[in-house]
Amino acid sequence: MTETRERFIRAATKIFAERGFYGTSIAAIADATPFTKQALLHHFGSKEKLYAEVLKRISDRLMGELEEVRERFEGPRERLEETFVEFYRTSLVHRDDTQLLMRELLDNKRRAETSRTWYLKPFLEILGEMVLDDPATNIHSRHTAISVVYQILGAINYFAVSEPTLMQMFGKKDYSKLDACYEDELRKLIAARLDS
Amino acid sequence: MTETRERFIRAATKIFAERGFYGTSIAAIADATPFTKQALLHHFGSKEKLYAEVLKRISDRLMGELEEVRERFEGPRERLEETFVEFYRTSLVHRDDTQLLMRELLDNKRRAETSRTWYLKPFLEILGEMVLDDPATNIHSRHTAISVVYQILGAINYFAVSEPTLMQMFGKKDYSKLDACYEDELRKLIAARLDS
DNA sequence: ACTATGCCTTACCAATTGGTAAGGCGTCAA
DNA sequence: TTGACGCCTTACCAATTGGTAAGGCATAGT
Repeated sequence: MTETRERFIRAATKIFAERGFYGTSIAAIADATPFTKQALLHHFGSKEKLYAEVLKRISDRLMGELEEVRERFEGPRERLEETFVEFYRTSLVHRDDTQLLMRELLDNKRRAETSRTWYLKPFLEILGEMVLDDPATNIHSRHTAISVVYQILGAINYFAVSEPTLMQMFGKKDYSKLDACYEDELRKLIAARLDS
Repeated sequence: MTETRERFIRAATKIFAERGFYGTSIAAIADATPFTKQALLHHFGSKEKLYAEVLKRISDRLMGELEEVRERFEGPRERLEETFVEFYRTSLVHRDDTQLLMRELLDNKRRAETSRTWYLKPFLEILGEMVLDDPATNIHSRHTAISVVYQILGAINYFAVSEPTLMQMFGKKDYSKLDACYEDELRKLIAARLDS
């Protein structure tokens, strides 16, 4: 049944996000499903392969969303801005995924051969092109465009990943104030940065 | 000898940064020094306490640097901008520390009770105050100020932590182009965002 | 000379790690 | 009826995990 695989992947995504690849045991993943550790190994072969599937799911979703926003908006600037905002929104909805990707970034040095972070490359390149295609900016070199994209993605992901910390630090009430205004502030950041 | 402790802390910082708290074994740390695992336990008591010392070291250094920049510059805007840039530079010099703090952010949900991420709170609050004190901005509420600070810190840390990934993705040559322009681009981001 | 203390060692521990081997059970084709 | 195959199980494995116990050795205080 493909349903069993689904459940393993869902559980794995959550736990990998919470504890990282090395901090997660396949037994812990299996315990979060009605099945045994060996059922997991039967379906995926190894922890490494399960992790690869989890990553692939996420990258497929991201690319899909990118494509979808691309179709929905026409003008280069609007398209660019809405893409970032969409990316921000889904980074909050799929917090596990966001967290897992951030961990992947951190683990990348160690897992360089096995991990396939390459989904990020077309992603960055498309966004970079979009910046260069926007005639309203005076950004004209590829690496400058990538820098700008990276700054905005950083502002997005860093915040999305900080929720538990900020919640602890400032309390629920103050955090929700932050949360409520962050999207608007993000729009300001994007506009300001692209116009500079 | 305090020298032995030093060596343990240095090794621990590096390995914790590379593999995260849960992915790091105290045996691996000890193997990176001339001493045994039990010597480590003798000095620090437990893995958790060693980790706490590592974190404290980093937070002390950060607060020290913050103070130092504070003294070196006068005007609120200049002080603010130079603080961020200084923070960016040291995030590159002390990449291990940067990486470890980012992991701490991710692990925070799980390690909520034990971990003391609170060093971040005064840090954020000071930066937030500096934004509010700058008469050139039209940012007047605390949570907006914190949002802006967070955006800039995100742009800084996300990039600093991405070096291995970007290096792999774009190759050494293209990465060094990025690296070379990022500080300037960061200054543009800061200025644009604070003036918006 | 005796003792205490700090630093570090070897020896050991139960629990957990990722993974293999083998088999039970149901379904489906020949 | 037989055999093959997919799904999942229990049983087991060596290696590694964080940590305890106990002792050796030096230096220092008495």
